[in-house]
Amino acid sequence: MTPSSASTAQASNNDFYAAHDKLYVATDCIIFGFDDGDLKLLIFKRRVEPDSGIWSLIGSFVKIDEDVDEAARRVLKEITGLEEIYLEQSKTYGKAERDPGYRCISVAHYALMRINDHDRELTQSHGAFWYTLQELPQLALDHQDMVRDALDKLRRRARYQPIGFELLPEKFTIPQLQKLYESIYQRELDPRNFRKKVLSLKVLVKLDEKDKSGSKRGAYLYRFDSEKYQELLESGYNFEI
Amino acid sequence: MTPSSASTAQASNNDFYAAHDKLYVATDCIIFGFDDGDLKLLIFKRRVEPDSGIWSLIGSFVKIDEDVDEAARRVLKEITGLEEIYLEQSKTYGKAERDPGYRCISVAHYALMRINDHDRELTQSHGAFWYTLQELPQLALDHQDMVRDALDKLRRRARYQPIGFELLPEKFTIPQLQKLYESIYQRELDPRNFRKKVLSLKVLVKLDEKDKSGSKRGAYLYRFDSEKYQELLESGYNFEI
DNA sequence: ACAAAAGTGTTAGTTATACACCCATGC
DNA sequence: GCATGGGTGTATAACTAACACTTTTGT
Repeated sequence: MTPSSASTAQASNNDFYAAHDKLYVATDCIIFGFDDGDLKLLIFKRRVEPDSGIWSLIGSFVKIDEDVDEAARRVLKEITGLEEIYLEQSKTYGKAERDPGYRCISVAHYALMRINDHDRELTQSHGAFWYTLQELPQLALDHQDMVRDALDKLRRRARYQPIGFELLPEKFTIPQLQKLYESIYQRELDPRNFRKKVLSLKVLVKLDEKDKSGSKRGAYLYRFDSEKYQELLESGYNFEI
Repeated sequence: MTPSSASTAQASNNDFYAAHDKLYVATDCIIFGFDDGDLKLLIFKRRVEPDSGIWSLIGSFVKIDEDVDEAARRVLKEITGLEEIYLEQSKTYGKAERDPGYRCISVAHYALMRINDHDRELTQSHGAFWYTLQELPQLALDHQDMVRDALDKLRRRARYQPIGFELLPEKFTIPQLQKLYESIYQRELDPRNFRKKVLSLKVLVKLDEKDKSGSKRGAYLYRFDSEKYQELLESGYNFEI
């Protein structure tokens, strides 16, 4: 915080804090996954009022002694069993009336995960399911806005930082990578130009292995070389897709 | 919020809220201005503990019935007397230990203003002063991080949205606009290429007036045509500098 | 043999960069 | 008349976008 409002600056320090309001602070997670050629969101059926029974994002209150991003990681672990998930703060939703139950602000975070990695039974036991953006049902409260804003941020960021790889398995083919970007940006890309571009970035390592799940002929697998990426960054390189 | 943590979802609704913690929520403003060819920040000397006497950003606690961005606008009005200021949310700072005085999270906002517009006496009566980024003293708490992050966001946004004009007077010259971008990006730009680029965007209107403050010859004044900009946006145009 | 996806190169258009001189004016 | 900043054009390089056919293999 910054207890520095000019109008209260003269108050003694104890009064200064005591004279102010405390609010509930929550975090909600927009969890993106990629599977079957589609970008998906993990959502679940809300079990508390208001909007009980409505689909919603996964969230939790922030505890008094807990970092806000720690709260988001706690939620992610509870629902997916995973600890090492890519997590970014998205935006804070602070309208006084946003939650009719109580005054509560929410710091939204978006997470990127490999769908196969996580414990499907765990998510299902929480009533959580993966939905494509197209199939997404109406969501509780202002969660629709949260999804829209997070998607917007994901799109911007994916263009300049190699975060797409967080959504793919360690080993992936160029056509899979292309499908990922197509589903993030919801438009088709030219396979020749796409391949040329990503390979020109010099951060993909071609493996001696093929993935035959997508075609009879099979496609070569690649992996993202994060050491190489770090090196290049230090010598003033710009990732851009 | 989203009271949807799986572990607490079974509790009755009253218990559900009551069992959680409330926190102080503040907002801090990174106020950018442009004057004398330099990008500046409005900061002031803190008058409460912790860090009393240290330079800091301007902030305030969010009231229980107040939108978070409303709190930021309230602070801006108190300190500058202005109501119509460009304001964007920057980022939320939620480390448990960020303020040694009390558990408090802060939703930082950045504001862009025309320095001449505002009441200089009002800001001075609050002990607030404009500093260039180079001259900036050490700031209280995590305000240094807030400045760095806000500047980062400003840089990204200024490239793709015409927000630079919020920092200039209504009428400005091309060399002034160039100096603004140079001070945002901290690098020199070629005057011929710069002029070509901004004029090609088709959103500047040349006026029949010259500004002679910068040179004997004087430079033509322009204004930003926001109607034209809106029109162009709707026909799929991309502003980019 | 054929269907289905993987893989490959070239060209044209657009955009970015680099660069040097004349202009108008106040002193 | 000279110092100061304002204003203009061109050539090259880099990048983007459009586009069609051959390869491999399972059935």
